[in-house]
Amino acid sequence: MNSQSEEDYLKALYHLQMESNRVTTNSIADYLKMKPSSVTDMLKKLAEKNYVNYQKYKGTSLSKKGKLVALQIIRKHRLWETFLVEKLGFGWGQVHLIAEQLEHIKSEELIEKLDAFLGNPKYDPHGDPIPNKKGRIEKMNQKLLIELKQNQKGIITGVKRGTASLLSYLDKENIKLGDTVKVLEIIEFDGTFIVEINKRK
Amino acid sequence: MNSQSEEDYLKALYHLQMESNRVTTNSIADYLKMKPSSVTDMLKKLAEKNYVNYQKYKGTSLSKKGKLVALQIIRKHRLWETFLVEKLGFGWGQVHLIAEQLEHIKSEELIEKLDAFLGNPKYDPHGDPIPNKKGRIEKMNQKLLIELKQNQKGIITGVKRGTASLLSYLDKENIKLGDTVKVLEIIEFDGTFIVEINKRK
DNA sequence: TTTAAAATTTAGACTTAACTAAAAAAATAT
DNA sequence: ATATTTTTTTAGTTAAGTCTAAATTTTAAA
Repeated sequence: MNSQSEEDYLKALYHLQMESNRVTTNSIADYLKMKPSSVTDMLKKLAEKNYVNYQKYKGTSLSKKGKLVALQIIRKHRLWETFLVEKLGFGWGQVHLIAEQLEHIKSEELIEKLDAFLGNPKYDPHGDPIPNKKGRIEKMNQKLLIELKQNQKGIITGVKRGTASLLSYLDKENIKLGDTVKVLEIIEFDGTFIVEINKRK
Repeated sequence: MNSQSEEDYLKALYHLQMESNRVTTNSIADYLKMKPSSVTDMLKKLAEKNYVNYQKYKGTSLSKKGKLVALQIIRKHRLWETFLVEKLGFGWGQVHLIAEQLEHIKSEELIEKLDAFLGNPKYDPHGDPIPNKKGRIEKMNQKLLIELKQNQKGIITGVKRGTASLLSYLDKENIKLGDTVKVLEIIEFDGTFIVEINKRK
C-alpha cells in the first residue's frame, strides 16, 4: 500500500508529464509546494519501488506501474468530484480540495460502487475524462477556445486550467458545461476574444 | 486542526468512557492496539491541548472540548456508514473500515451537505444514534435482548458490540434492523436464548 | 571556453507517532 | 506490613516525510 504522500507525487508526475516531456525536480517542487530537496528524497524512494524512472540531474518519468497508480488516483479524484457536484450540490470551484482528501481513501469496492451509483460517468464536472478501473482514458476531441476563428461556435466541455478563481468566476457568471460559446470578434492588437455565452457578451 | 491519530484517541476515549467510568492507559492501548507507552505520550499531548484531563497513574477523561471533537468524528463516521449502506448498497458488516477512513475527511460543509443528502438521519445502519452538529445525541430507549423474559418480543434497533464476525453473521442470516425478535425459551443452566426471527429459530 | 548562475543532490536536523526496555508507582497477595 | 505482580511512565530509538544549508552538477552567459 502506498502512502498519501507517495500518491500525491505520482499524481503530480502524471499531470506534469502531460504538459511537458521533461519533468524536472524543481517543477515537481513547485507543483507540490515543497522544497526540491524533499522531492529528490521521494523520487529516490519511488524509483526504489519501481514507480518512476529517475536519473540524477536528468529528470523523472513514470513507469508503467507508476502511471497506473496515478491514473487510479485520478479516477478516484474525478469520481468523488462528480459525487460532490452531482449528488451533494457543491459548486464547480469548491470540490477540488475535498476531492484531494477523498482520493486517498483505500477501498476498491468503494470506488466501484461509487462509480455505479453515479451511473458510470465518463467525464467529471470540469469535463475531464474519468479513467476506468484499468487506467484507460477515453479521449474526447476538444479544441481550445483560443483556437476558434471569428464566428465559429463550440460547446463547452471542460476547462484547461481550472484555478480556483477562474472556476468560481465561471460559477458566478453561471457558465456551465454544455453551454454554447460563439466567437464574436477577435481584437487584433492584444488577442482579446469577445464571445457570446447564454446570450451575453 | 487535529491529526488523524489524535482523532482516533479522542474517539477511543469517548467509547471507553461509555463503558466504564475510569479509563486507564492500558484499556486505551488495548482498544487502539498500541503499546501503553505510546498512549501515555499521546495523552500528554492531548492534555496539553486541553482535550483531556490526564493525571499520571490516575486515568484520563475527555474535557468538554475533547468530547465535542469526539462526537463530531462519531457524527461523521455514522453519516458515512449510512451513506455506504443506504446509497452504495454495502452490507452492514463491510462499512466500518471504510468509514474509519472517511471520518477523518476535513470539511464542515461536506458533512452538512452529506447529512442533508441522506435526509438528516437520526440513526446509522447499526442503529446507533447520529450526533448533531453541536454534538447532541438523541437517546432512544433500547433494551438488550438478554434483558427480555420468555415470550417477550422486541424490535431490533441496533447491535451492542458490532464485531466484524457478528455483523457478517447477521448479514448472512439476513437479520436486519426493524426485524422482530421473540424469546421462545431461556435455557437455565447456561443461559442460552432460543429466539425466533423472521419465522426461524 | 571559461565563468557565473541555476538546478539538483547530499548531509544533517526536526517533528510526529510509533516502538522497546527499564524505572517507578499502584494494586494485590502473602 | 511487606513482598510480589501489574500498571504506568520515562528514556532512548526508529521511520516517514519534511526542512535548511552546503556541495555538486548542469546550463547559460560573457
